[in-house]
Amino acid sequence: MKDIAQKVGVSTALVSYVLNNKKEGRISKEIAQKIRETATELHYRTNQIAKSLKTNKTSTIGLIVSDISNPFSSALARIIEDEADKKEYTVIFGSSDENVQKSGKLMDTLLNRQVDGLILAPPEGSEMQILDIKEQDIPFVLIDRYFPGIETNYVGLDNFDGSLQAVNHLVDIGRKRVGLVTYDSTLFNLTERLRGYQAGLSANGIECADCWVKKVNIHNFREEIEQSVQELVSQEEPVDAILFGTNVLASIGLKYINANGIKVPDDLAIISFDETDALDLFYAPLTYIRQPLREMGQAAMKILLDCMAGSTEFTRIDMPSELVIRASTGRKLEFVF
Amino acid sequence: MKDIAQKVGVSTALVSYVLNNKKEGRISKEIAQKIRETATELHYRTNQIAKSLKTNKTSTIGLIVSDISNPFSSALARIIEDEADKKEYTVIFGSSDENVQKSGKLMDTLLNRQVDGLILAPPEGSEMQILDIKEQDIPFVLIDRYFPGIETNYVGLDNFDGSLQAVNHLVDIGRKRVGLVTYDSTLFNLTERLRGYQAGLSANGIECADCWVKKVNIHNFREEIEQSVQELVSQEEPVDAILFGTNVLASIGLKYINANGIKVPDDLAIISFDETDALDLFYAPLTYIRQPLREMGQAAMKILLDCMAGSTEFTRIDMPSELVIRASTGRKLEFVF
DNA sequence: GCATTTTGTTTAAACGATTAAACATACCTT
DNA sequence: AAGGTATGTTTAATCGTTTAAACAAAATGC
Repeated sequence: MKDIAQKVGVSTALVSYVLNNKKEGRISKEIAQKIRETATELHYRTNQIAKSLKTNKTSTIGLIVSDISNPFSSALARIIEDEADKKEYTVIFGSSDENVQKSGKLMDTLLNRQVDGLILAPPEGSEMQILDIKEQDIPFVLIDRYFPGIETNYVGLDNFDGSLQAVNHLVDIGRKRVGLVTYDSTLFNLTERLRGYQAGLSANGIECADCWVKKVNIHNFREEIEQSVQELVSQEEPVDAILFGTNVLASIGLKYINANGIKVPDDLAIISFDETDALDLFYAPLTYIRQPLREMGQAAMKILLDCMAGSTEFTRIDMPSELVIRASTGRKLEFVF
Repeated sequence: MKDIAQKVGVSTALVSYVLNNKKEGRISKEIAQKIRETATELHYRTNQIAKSLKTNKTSTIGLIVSDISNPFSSALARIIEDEADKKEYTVIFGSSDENVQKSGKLMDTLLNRQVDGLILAPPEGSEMQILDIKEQDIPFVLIDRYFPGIETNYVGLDNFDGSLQAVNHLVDIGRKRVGLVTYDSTLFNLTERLRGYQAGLSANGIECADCWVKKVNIHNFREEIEQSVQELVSQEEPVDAILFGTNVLASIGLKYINANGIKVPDDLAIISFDETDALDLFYAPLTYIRQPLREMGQAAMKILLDCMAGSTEFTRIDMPSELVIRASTGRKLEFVF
């Protein structure tokens, strides 16, 4: 700006006013024109850092997901990127790997960078961190994850109902012994899925056997899923259906099922939460509980914008689950392009 | 910092020195201790924006991929995130959607934010933008994409050899009519894949028929892939193998193949570039040309760091392709957990 | 005991923008 | 012509850090 001012022969203040279209009508056309010309001529580029320092606004939001390479996270990231872009925000992201320390460090990094707001999928056990930023009045929205007892902005799925619908459907098609493969976690979205599963069984007069529920370690799931599925199908009275708690669990579980020649849906009906290409390419495309990701991302961004604008209300949204029925629970093969 | 200084009764300069561990040995232990205590007590958080302004370094790198929700991009993003984190860099990202304007706007945004360097997968037709930042001496590395004629840092795959290996393998298993489904694009990585495919055929004494090569529009591929595959298998002399140029093309193509009861590998052998969960769950897990993503991300980051440190050499790396042979080209079903 | 060095701390300018307030000038009024 | 208003531009402080240079006091050397 100094260079432009010098070249045109005016003060930097005037350059700033022109380039930001402020004080319109009070600046002489010719000078404004000249300033703009000189700016392009000199390849002037706003120093957003300096601007941010002065205005106390970075137009940046921070996004923390569990792992950006997971299709659920990356699909969400893409939607948030688009929504942010519409409002001229840029996104800084980080993956927490479901690790409290890492998530804390990431939050610090992002906040040091003065992000205007945060969208978080916090890991199990990060209540303190959430309370911390809440106390500091930092605008943020939780997504997918929620901590009962801490009032915050939140956008997620009606997970209870999702499981309920899934179990009802399985019972409808004649399954009586429904297994669940989920993470061993107290995360709200997961406990709700478990609760919905149990409620679904009991609503149908089925007593849920303990041995039907398999909880795998969230940091070691690859190894444990195979074993879980194996146990479910080979125990004394094997299950005739499995509900997978997430698409990642399902993907890995299906590889085992594939490899061992288990017939879907004849031997075993399958339902999974989330959707992803992988579940479409299975020979019996999976019935799944759809999360309306676009709506969730849009809602999260809208709430965050309100919050950054000073709103102090907390908004909590549980999006409706939708069960998309396909071949893995008996519908004939059918593909949609 | 002002608050800390005031509370401890020293100047802000001293606070800065202590908090940055500068001038070690010249600062009295007691005061240093007190400053640190007060800092935590007041929940002091470095204003990275102010620091960046002063030091002219943001410790931030920009990443532009075509679409963060595509598994190739998000896997790469994750690796780059990890590598960046090791060096205390934060990543700002954006998706270009293979669109030159969007990519240009993104580059501007990131550069205004004073990123220290860029990792780019530039879209077709963005030569000017690349020349621009090259002239401005902005540290950057191209990844996956390359523009012959513009000397830059680059990390990618030996795409030519990848296709070559694929075709050789297909010929080995007795296929003589190999189709290619790729994007209609002049992007270097894609033209190399085409060139390798042609070279492979001619090396095996097969004359490549024009009607074996299908190029789909990069912005409208969903619609065009189905038609392409359909044409390939239903023309007068149908192909007996298809090589897909990317995992996205393969995923969509496979849905069509699945839906139409085409038997893989008996009717049609399939090979795809890239790897992703989706290609594992197909009933005949796909033979694929593996890109060493981790090595690529690490190399890109290393080159970028050198470049940001002032190196003016250009490094170009073509990583070796590895053909991973599985059921879609005849190997018996076999799963690895 | 005086000069010199070492130690510990402060001063003040700078980074590149924004913006309220002050300052000129020109233009209306009556 | 005097006062007021409108127009166009500059002055200067500020955002929260960093850091060279200056400074003061204590320790050391001879």
